[in-house]
Amino acid sequence: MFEHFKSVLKNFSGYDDEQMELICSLAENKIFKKNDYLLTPGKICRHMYFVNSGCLRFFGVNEEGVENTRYLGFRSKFASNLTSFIQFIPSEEYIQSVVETEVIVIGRTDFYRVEKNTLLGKSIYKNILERAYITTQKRIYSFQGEMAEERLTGLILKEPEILSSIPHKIIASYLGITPYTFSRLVKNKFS
Amino acid sequence: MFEHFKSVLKNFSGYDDEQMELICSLAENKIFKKNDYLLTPGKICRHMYFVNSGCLRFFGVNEEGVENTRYLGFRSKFASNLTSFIQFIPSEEYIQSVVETEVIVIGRTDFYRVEKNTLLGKSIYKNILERAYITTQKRIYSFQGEMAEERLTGLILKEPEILSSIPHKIIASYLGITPYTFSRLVKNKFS
DNA sequence: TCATTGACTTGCTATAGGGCAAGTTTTTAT
DNA sequence: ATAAAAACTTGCCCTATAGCAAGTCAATGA
Repeated sequence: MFEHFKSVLKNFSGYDDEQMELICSLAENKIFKKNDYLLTPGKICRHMYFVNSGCLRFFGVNEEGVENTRYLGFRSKFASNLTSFIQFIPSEEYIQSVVETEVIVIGRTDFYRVEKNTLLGKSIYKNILERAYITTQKRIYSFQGEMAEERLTGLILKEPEILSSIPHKIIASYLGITPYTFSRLVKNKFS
Repeated sequence: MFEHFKSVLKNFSGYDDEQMELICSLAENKIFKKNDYLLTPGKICRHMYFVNSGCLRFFGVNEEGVENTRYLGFRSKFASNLTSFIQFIPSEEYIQSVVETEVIVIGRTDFYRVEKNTLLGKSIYKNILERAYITTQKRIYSFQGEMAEERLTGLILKEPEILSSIPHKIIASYLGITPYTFSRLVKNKFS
């Protein structure tokens, strides 16, 4: 259940057994089936997730009905709609399980109480924000400076199993290209 | 000197006069001429800046020598290469003043000491990370879901003076388009 | 102040990627 | 197991943007 979660927490600065147990007592293990919605637009994101297995997908839908995948959270990743979670405002995006996905969940109120009252909590929150920032920075670099092919190469490097583990149209959407272009890209360069 | 900086800090949670004075005692007021470098690749970013006036530009240069502008920091913005600053690793990018720019600077060691020891410091750091995240998130959305023209419209909305205050090739680079395309865009849609 | 350099424009052509349509294959639900 | 619905492919053509070249205009330094 919590083993993997705990083993990740042990690497945080300010780690402390007692504080970890407190966090785990507030957290919950949950399994989502493929395509379950964890969050929908208009709702405030009141949960922090930690992915044990599977994959969570964050996406928005624009006026034309096009889905834009913002983030893919695989094993060991923390995942939450931080904009909504932090500012306590309605989310503009969906969180959905791409495949059957096992997560550790902690509610927003509990999360911030732990953040306020424990060093480990502060450390976790700081780490989540830092990583979120660095991840999105890298993502901007790739959009700004790379062609679609390079972005895909980089993604495969980070998630070697991605081509066989999640639908291609989701990868395409994450890369900011159409499924048509994606299909051609894979055909020409990755098969 | 520090008036504007102080007035911004007053809005932070955990605000406290004494802690603010401590921070200001560690901070320094500095003016950079147009095109001065505040940071170059290979150096660790050891400063947190707060822009009083002018504009700081963050950019990287890729293998082909193309400059990619990552961030433009105008008045009231905190600015630092967070990836380098946080992880204490060499920067991959430049920070440069686009025009004459007045900043408040605080050194990394002092900054983290304040962050560790004062609530206001924690609050500032948390706020910087949160805003950095939200800013970059929005930037990804605009790259992923918008055409160049929409990105420019959005930027002008946020910085109405931008077209007349900084070189167009820098705006183009920030938007991820060539100066040619930028020139045509402005001609057709914004003049 | 003049010469030089950099900034901006614009015609032309090239290319990455978009998007429809119509297929094939795979998945899913009954 | 089978029908229906998704997912994926691919031919064709289209559009946004790239990028060169050659020009004009503006800023800057000796």
